[in-house]
Amino acid sequence: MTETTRRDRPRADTEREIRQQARRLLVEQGREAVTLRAIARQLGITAPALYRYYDSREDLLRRVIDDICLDLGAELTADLTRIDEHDAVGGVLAVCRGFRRWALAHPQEFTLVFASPDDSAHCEVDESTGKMMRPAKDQFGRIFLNMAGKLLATHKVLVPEEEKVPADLRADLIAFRGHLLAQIEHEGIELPEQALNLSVVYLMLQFWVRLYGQVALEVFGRFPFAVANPEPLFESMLTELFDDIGLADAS
Amino acid sequence: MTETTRRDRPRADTEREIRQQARRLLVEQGREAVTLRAIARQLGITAPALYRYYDSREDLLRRVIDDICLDLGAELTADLTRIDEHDAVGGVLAVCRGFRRWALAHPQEFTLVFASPDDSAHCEVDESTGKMMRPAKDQFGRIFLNMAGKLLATHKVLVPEEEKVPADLRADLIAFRGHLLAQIEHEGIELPEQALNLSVVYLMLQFWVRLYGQVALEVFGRFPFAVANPEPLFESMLTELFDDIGLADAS
DNA sequence: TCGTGTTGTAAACACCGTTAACCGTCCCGT
DNA sequence: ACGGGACGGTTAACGGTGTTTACAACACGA
Repeated sequence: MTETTRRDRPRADTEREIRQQARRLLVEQGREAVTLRAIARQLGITAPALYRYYDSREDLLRRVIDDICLDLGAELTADLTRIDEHDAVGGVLAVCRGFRRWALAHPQEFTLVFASPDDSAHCEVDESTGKMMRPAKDQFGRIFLNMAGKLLATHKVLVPEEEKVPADLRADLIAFRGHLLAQIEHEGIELPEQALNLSVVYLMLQFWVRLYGQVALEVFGRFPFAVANPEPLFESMLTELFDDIGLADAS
Repeated sequence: MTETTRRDRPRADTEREIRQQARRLLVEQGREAVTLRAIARQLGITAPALYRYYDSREDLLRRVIDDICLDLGAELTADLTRIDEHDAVGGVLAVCRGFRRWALAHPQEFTLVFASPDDSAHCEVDESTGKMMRPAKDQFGRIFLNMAGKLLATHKVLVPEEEKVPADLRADLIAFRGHLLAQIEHEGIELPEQALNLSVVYLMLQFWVRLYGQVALEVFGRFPFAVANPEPLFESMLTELFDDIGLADAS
């Protein structure tokens, strides 16, 4: 009976189980129910013991958020394995649909990650010694943008009028393009430099706005009227988005 | 010294002050800080006294949400007084910009009203005796749709291809159109029946998706990259939306 | 064997929502 | 004039919360 007590198992295992139970409570009973004592109860320990692993409830919640992001990323990646490697359009479609499916299936988690007041979340401030820095976060962004990059590498998209992008945004867009190019190259995807001109980057931004808006409205039930079956609405938006960039939705 | 104690003042005044202080806490310290005891402290009374006015904290929060909606409505209406009565385009623009300005200035309130998991919010179930029924809620929807209606009554919009609207949505759109027509007529606006065909209703839905998506992303800081100055992005979206329906943005 | 670090505990503090019992102060009907 | 509600407040209490403190058990290396 090697009955491994908690003391034996590596610390990381316990940390993981804590976050796991926290998430279970979040999903099943909402954010308010994620209580240190409730978590501890699930693990068969007492609340103060959790402070051996996390600085505070806030800290724990942040790590849970990171877990959620990783899970979302894993789910979308799994979806992509069912898509033909070279079907870039299908890949982007799968990512978009996967995002919606995930959000509807995990409203609490979606709210926590994608619809919580900016808790100064983007703390990537490192400074070589600064302990802050929580990446993950944009797992969805990474995967979505990767697929978009692959799509751009293999299809010629309908670039909108060159000078439609607002001048004040050029600096931001250029910086973002740099980020994108680095990441896409790091992923081993060939991308002709000019395929990612500012108009295209700008288009991707608008794509994200519509995708996010649609999904969030659906999760929160804030459409201006009761939509009996929101799926056609979503699909219609997708085909429209692809029409806009001159690609047929080979659904 | 007629020093009016709380007992004298009409009950409604106290109720209002309670919600007012609750909102102050919400704005200044976030949702979690909206505590019955904290509210009572501000009023110089004790927490259980609040139960004379509201059934529970949840109940109080719901009324606060209604207040927020009314305030948003009032603010937008005030914006509209500064617009020429007959400038429908300007009116819609003002409402959109006002919505964004309000959301950025009141992130906590925006989150509570527009980005909280569907707490079975749309309880308009009346049934002639049922006590449920909390209107307000869609103050923004009402004003926005009114302006849109006025715009449709005075301008000929570029109707997209008739049959682009997904078939499964027709029933919902028809019902919504009925709702819109009734409300617009109730507002005393003449609207030629066919000016509000299904394509137009569908367009308004997409308009809302993009407006909401953009504003929510900005409030939550969830754009895929750091946007130094989001305002041009918003304005660009607005002009694009108006371009799409064939109206010049007479900004 | 003797620290020493790790991981748990119990006790306590301050705060929370909510309920119960109580207590004046008005006002209204008899 | 007097009794009795309704009203609007109080205090006390229950069980819950995050968090800190002090303490106990165990593991392990010097």
